[in-house]
Parts: sequence; C-alpha cells; structure tokens
Amino acid sequence: MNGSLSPEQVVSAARRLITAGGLDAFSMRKLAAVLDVNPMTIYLRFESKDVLLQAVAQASLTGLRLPPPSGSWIDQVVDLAAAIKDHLVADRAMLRVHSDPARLSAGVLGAVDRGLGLMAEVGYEGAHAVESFRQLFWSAVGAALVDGTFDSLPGSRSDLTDALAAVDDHPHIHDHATHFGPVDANRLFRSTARSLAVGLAAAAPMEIPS
Amino acid sequence: MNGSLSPEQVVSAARRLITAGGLDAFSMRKLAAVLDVNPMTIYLRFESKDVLLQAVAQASLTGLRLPPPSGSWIDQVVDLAAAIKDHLVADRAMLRVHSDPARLSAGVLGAVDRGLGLMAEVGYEGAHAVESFRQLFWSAVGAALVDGTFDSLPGSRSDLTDALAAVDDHPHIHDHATHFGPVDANRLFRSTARSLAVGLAAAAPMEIPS
DNA sequence: ACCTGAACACCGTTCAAGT
DNA sequence: ACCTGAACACCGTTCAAGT
Repeated sequence: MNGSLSPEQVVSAARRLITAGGLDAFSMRKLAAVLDVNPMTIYLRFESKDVLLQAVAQASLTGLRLPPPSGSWIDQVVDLAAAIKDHLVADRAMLRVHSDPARLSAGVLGAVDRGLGLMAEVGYEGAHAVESFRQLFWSAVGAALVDGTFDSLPGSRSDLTDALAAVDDHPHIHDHATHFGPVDANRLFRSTARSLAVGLAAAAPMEIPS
Repeated sequence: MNGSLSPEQVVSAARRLITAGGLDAFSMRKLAAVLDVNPMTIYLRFESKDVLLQAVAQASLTGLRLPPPSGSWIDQVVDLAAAIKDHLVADRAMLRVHSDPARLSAGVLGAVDRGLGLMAEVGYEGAHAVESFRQLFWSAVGAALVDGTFDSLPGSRSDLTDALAAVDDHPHIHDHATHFGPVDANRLFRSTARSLAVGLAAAAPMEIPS
C-alpha cells in the first residue's frame, strides 16, 4: 500500500460490507482487512468511523432514478413517493447514519424538483408547494425507515393473539381480529401515498388535471 | 447483592441510561455500574444485551395515553396519529431496537382500537378498516423514526444552497428556493396526517360525521 | 510524506471458581 | 442457588516509531 488507497475505494468497500453484513457488524478493522490495509491507513482518508459512514450514506443516495411520468396526477404523486421510498429502502442499512449529509445527490434533487412541479400543477404556490411536497417526501423517508420493522408492531397475527386476551376493553380490535393478516409493506405504502395524494388534491387551489 | 435485583429494576435503569445518554453510549458494563452490580449478574436476568433491549423497548411502549376525542372526524384522526407519533418520538432512542416486541402494550392496543373505531364511523368495514388504520399508524411510526433526521435531508437551507448550483436542471427548485425554511417536524406531521385523513375520508363509503 | 505496530480504553460474553 | 473475577475475542482511536 503506497498512496494507492483512494477515498472512493474505501467508501465502496464499506458500502459493500454494510449491504452484505449490516451496519452493526461493520467495523473499521474488518474494512481494513477487506482492503488489505492497516486499520490506521483508513484514518488517513477519513478522520473517524462517523465521517466515513456519512460519506457512505451520501454515496448511497446518488443513484435515485425516477420513473417516467404517466397516468393521472394522483398516479404520478404516488409513483414519485414510491420511487423515493424504494430507493431509500434499498440502502436502508445506511439510513440511520444520516446525521449530516448536507450535500444532496442529483437523484434526490430530481425527485424534489418533480414533486414541486406536481404541486404547482394543482395550484400550490410558494411555501404551500414546498409544504405539500414535504408531506410526501417525509412520508417516503418514514416508510423507508419503517420497512423491515413491519410485523413487529401492530398488524401481525401474533400481536392479535395477545390483543384478543384484552378484548373486553377493545371492541373494535375484537370485531376486526380476523382481518389482521401480515403487512405487505410495499402495498401499504402505495395506498398511504394515494390517500395522501387525494388529501393534497382536495385541498389544492385548482382542479386535478386529467 | 443477594437475590435483590429484579428484572424490572434492570429495565428501568437501562431506560434511564438510554434516555439520558442515547443507545450508542449504552453498555452492559455501565448499566452494571449504575446498578452497583457485577456485569455478569445482569446476565442472570437477561440472556443477552439484545433481549434486555427488547424488554426496554416494550416497557417504553406501555405509557401511551390518548387525548379525549374532540372536534371533527378529521380532527380526531389527526389527533390520534399525532398521539401515537409523539409517544414513539419520546422513546425514539429505543425505537430501532424493535425487532420482536411480539406483545403489545395496553396503550398501543387502545390506539389501535380507537383508530379502527374511527374508520368504522365512516363506513370502512373489515379488511378495509384495518387497511385504512394501518396507513395512519405506520405513517406515525415512520414520522417518529424520521423525527430528528429533519434538516439532514431536503428542506434545510444548507441543502438549497447546494441545489441552487444545479439550478439549470431543476426549474421548480429554483422557483421555490426561498420557501425552503427549516422543517418543523411536529407541524409537518400534523399536516401530513390531515392530508391522509382527508384522503381516507374521500374514499370512505359514508359521509364524514359532523 | 506516507504508512504502521503497539498500546489504550473500552466492548459483549463465557466459564470456572467462589460462597 | 446465586453471584463473581478473570479471561477471550473483539471494538475505535492515539501516538510514537519506522521507511
């Protein structure tokens, strides 16, 4: 190893390691082993594990691709939110890391621009357009963070088994017990985004374009 | 120390430690020091750090209190979502831990029951009621996870400074640049929940009750 | 200038030994 | 039966020393 270790090499090796083994199992020493380098050599490129992980998180945001616009206004809103969420989910292992990715990737900027455009189409202007798009954007981020947590909070069968024990206090749960199947994260997010889009459209100054 | 260390003591000390110092700084050895006990004694109560953290996460879900129902149907839906989210945010440091809290607290069950009831009020039945409530519930969980990440993804001023550099490709961002102030997480979530509620109401079989 | 080995102050957890 | 001390196999990071 002599001047041959670029920061990009470090980031991409770290990304591979995290995607393969998760964030918890990631360590500077393992990364050094994979790079066939002394652990301390990495510290010549990145001042700490934290700084390296931020670079990794930023790299993971760069590849967002938007689907071509098609369908009704509501369809387009839902598609956009889903694209954001899906991209974030793909790099979910790194999401927690985001404490300061000040610079945004071109992909994310494209999504922001598309979203603002959609809001403008139904008459949202200025701060209202920003506000409306933010609802969509942060819902997508939340869904991405939540993805994988599904089945560990209300909704899975095992939860309801317990709930039925407390059924005296919870008549509605009792009535709907048979309908609590497993959660399809993707389907659920799309229907949520659709409801959100309908709500945004209803409050918009203009009619929904056809 | 002789038979005097209850699992409850361990959980509540762990909770205090995590709330005060965050999950990253939490360790079994520090917990043992706070409890004035040998680190290994904790392992007689909980088989691993992971298992202990799950018990902590579950304990943190127990205290959810619902606000008294008031206002329009939409107001109530928004209030419910906000209550869930606020409670989760309060214990946000522990949220990541949830890999298997199979048993739900009474507080969460109450929220599920209230939500299903609200959906029934506008005519959602069976699986549709469950589906509609899930949109609300998981939005709240997502918002809770996201809370604190605000200002690190699109929306903060520093982001837009960068975005303006790429302005040729992003006309909508350019037009709205001055409206990207800091994000008020709480206000944003409430307006998101409101849009969601409007969307759910619009698709409901019945009229919104007054 | 660039890299490294040894060392420091931590981890979670195992296990043989103590009372 | 209940607890513990020493030990193992790890961490991130510092820093003096090597080339």
